[in-house]
Amino acid sequence: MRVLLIEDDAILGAAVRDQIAADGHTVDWATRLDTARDCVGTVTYELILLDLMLPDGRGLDFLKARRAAGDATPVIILTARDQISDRIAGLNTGADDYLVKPFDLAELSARIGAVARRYAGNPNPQVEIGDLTIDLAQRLIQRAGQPITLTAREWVLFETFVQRPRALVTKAQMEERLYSFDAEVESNTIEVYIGRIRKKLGHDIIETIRGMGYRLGQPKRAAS
Amino acid sequence: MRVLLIEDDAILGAAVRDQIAADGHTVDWATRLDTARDCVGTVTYELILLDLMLPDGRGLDFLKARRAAGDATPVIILTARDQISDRIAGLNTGADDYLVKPFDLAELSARIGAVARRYAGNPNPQVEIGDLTIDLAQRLIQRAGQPITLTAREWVLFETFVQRPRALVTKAQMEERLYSFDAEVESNTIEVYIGRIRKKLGHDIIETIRGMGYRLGQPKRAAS
DNA sequence: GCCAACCTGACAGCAGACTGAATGCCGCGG
DNA sequence: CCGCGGCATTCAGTCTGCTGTCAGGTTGGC
Repeated sequence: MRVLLIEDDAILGAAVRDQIAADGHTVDWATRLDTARDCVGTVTYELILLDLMLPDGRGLDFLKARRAAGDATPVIILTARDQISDRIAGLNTGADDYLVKPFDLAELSARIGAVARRYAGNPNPQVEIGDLTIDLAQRLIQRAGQPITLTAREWVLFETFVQRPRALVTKAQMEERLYSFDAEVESNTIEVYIGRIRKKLGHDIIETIRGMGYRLGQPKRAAS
Repeated sequence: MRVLLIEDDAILGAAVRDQIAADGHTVDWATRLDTARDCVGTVTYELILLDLMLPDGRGLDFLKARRAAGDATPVIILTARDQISDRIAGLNTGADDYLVKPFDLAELSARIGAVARRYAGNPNPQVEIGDLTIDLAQRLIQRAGQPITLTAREWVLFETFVQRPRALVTKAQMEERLYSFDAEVESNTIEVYIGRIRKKLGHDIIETIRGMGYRLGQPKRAAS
């Protein structure tokens, strides 16, 4: 699941981001409303976590604008205990849930899971690619019921493909996800990992687009 | 679901009782331990909400007595923020969850829902993993009829695996279940517990996924 | 055929995981 | 009151296997 976290507190934000990531979701973290606006303009999120007090405006205004624009993305509000009135206003404005700071990360996970389930329908969103079943939340890959284990790095790479099924992923994008921005890798690390993933999941799973990057292979449907 | 609320504060107790009732559960409300003892003696509850400071004794003693008597009814402890040590003791004694006062009623609902879900379905949900039989409600593990006992923390950890078979569980998730989210553990406690559980239940029971976390091992059944 | 891009097998180094033992804490029984 | 035993936690030492790198082979475009 792709989550947008709008929170200006560095400590709390990092904790929340890590927790969501640990739950198997992808997190974009904005500390300002204008950054957040850029995010929702370019990417479609399945959940937004919204702090109400931000350096460049009120979170409620952001929420109101989104709802006015017809965006129904689920929103969970993160609010301090002394902002009860804001909380009520948030629910009136169209928030789906709220968490009172300081909240427990386990509680956050539970709420996110609840929202995800409510809007996804099925309790565990599973992606099917070819003969593979992928559960991003549980970090589980199965072929015919048999689980396949990827290492940490292999998983990070493979996840980027699953999250953008038909998109082309360049080596630069992959390096960025594997390492922090400044880290430079001057070898064929990516190619090696692609090779390892292919060996585990099947050679057709990732398609090479020469000179550009890679892409998820097309699920070859069995002739019906 | 039938819930026993043990809480001596009139305001809080009434609020909690109303909230639980509004969620569709049946509530009995005791303000003293001896009243509570009468209740559990005559009625079987599926959940107990337990305040730790009561006019005629300590809630922990009540909990301890119940557990010693073989009662495995789920217990959620209601504790003030300055009673963290009690919280730890509660886990040692066999509580299932905590709520720190002042808590949000919505949060209470969520926790109750979580407990309800955990023990939902059949009254005695038994899980089989390999040659082990696990009874989550009774906290009982058997191998070939022989019971295996886990300590409090070992059980909490193992339970997180059983509740989500096949799912990958990160160390962060486990630390969060063992301790509260703000408590920091900077050692290899988790690894030690994993080791102990393996020694008791078998080495294949938990699989290590390096750099990511752990996962329940596969029950290796002969291919049919 | 030539070159660039990509694939693959092998391997050393090291971060992360495992283990046994020591320490401290708490409850219990003498 | 003191000693005992079990559990939680920490630490140091060892070990495992993931990671990143390279060399050499293969593929595809022109």
